[in-house]
Amino acid sequence: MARGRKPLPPDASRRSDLLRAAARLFVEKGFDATTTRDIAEAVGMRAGSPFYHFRSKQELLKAAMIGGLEAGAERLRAACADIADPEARLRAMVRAHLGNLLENECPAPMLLGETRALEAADRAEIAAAFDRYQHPWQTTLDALAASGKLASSAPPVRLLLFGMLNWTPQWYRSDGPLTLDQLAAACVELLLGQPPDRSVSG
Amino acid sequence: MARGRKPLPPDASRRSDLLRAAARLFVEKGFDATTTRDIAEAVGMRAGSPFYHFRSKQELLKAAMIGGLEAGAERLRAACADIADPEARLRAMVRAHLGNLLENECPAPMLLGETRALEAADRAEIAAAFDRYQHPWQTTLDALAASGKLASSAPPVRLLLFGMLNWTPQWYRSDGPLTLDQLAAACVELLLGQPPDRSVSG
DNA sequence: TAATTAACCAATCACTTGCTTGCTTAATTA
DNA sequence: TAATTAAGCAAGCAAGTGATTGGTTAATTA
Repeated sequence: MARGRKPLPPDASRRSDLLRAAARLFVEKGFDATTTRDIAEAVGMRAGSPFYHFRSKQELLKAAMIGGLEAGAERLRAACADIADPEARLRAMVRAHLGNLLENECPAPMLLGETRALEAADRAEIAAAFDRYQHPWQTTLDALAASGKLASSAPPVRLLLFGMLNWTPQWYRSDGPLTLDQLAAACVELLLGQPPDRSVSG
Repeated sequence: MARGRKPLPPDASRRSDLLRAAARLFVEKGFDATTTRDIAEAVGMRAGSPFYHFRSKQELLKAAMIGGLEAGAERLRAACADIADPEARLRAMVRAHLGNLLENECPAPMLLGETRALEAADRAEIAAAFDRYQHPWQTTLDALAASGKLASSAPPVRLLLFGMLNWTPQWYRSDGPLTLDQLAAACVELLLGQPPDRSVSG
């Protein structure tokens, strides 16, 4: 009952070390191709020790996904909290989401593809966390549609947008010709139509 | 030298049976989670027999990917070969690509994510096959940009479009409220701006 | 008919996997 | 100081893994 006074007793830091290492490896090599030995080695433990902190490999995946999604959702909220204009707001959200995907060491959204490694009950929890992540997007898209900047904000639009963004890790290289800000701008431009000062000729 | 007269000697049909089953299972459960025993069982063979037709599990994946990509590229060419108008052409290509992804029993593009299971040399071959698949897209996008219907056809545009489409298997259900034709239309509308008869009010 | 080959099976090998068990050490608490 | 607990290590198990081997069968060819 009266447990857990201290916010981060030294043990919890090792636990989150494991989570970070696992998330990184799962993204790099995939869930199945990552062994619990890999994860242990990545944090300087022996093969069996992670099982002191987590009951199973699946539990590690689940915790990494939910934790990463919540952290990402928090960054997303912070990035667009006080932006009223829907277009600027969308730009900020796209940029924040790309950041979550591409410049974070634990890109949780990329783990979504590994959900099939989990059981139905766990999948439901993941789905709930992902819904919380998606919610602010629909709000913003609705606002854009209402102001006429977007033709429609029906569900497929949000899903297509997510696809556009979530696929970027397949091809984007941070040492390439495109900064994340430029990429975010390109996305929004593609969605909303013309670039800043161009009018359709025809 | 003078081998292979007959187009499909009875043996080759078993080989392609294996390819089809492997592709389906790889997409369903992932490369690592699919055992060679699963594949053998799916075509009614015993555990060791697939290795008579393929040297390794990796070779099965590689052959399935390249074969699937070539077949998909062919369908793509057939779908848009004689369409001159760039917008109609894009719509046809999007529809064909969605077909390749969502209504084909061997959705090769979905296997692209499993490329990391292959060695560098094999990956290069896959990349070449994928380039052949991508080429007609860039041509069409350039035509759309030239006619002013698209703000830009720079490389990120093609990649973002592919993301939009390639992510659909994550959420699209063929028994859902959206037909593939409607989805294709929604994609094109999102890319090119207004729906058929709507003018921006503002 | 005899020789050859394609296609497959049965058995098994060498290895890896997730996970468990029993023990040790260091810190915390009484 | 004594008792307890958190944290981890060393070793290994049982189940599975991709792949190999040697043989069998039916069809094809000479």
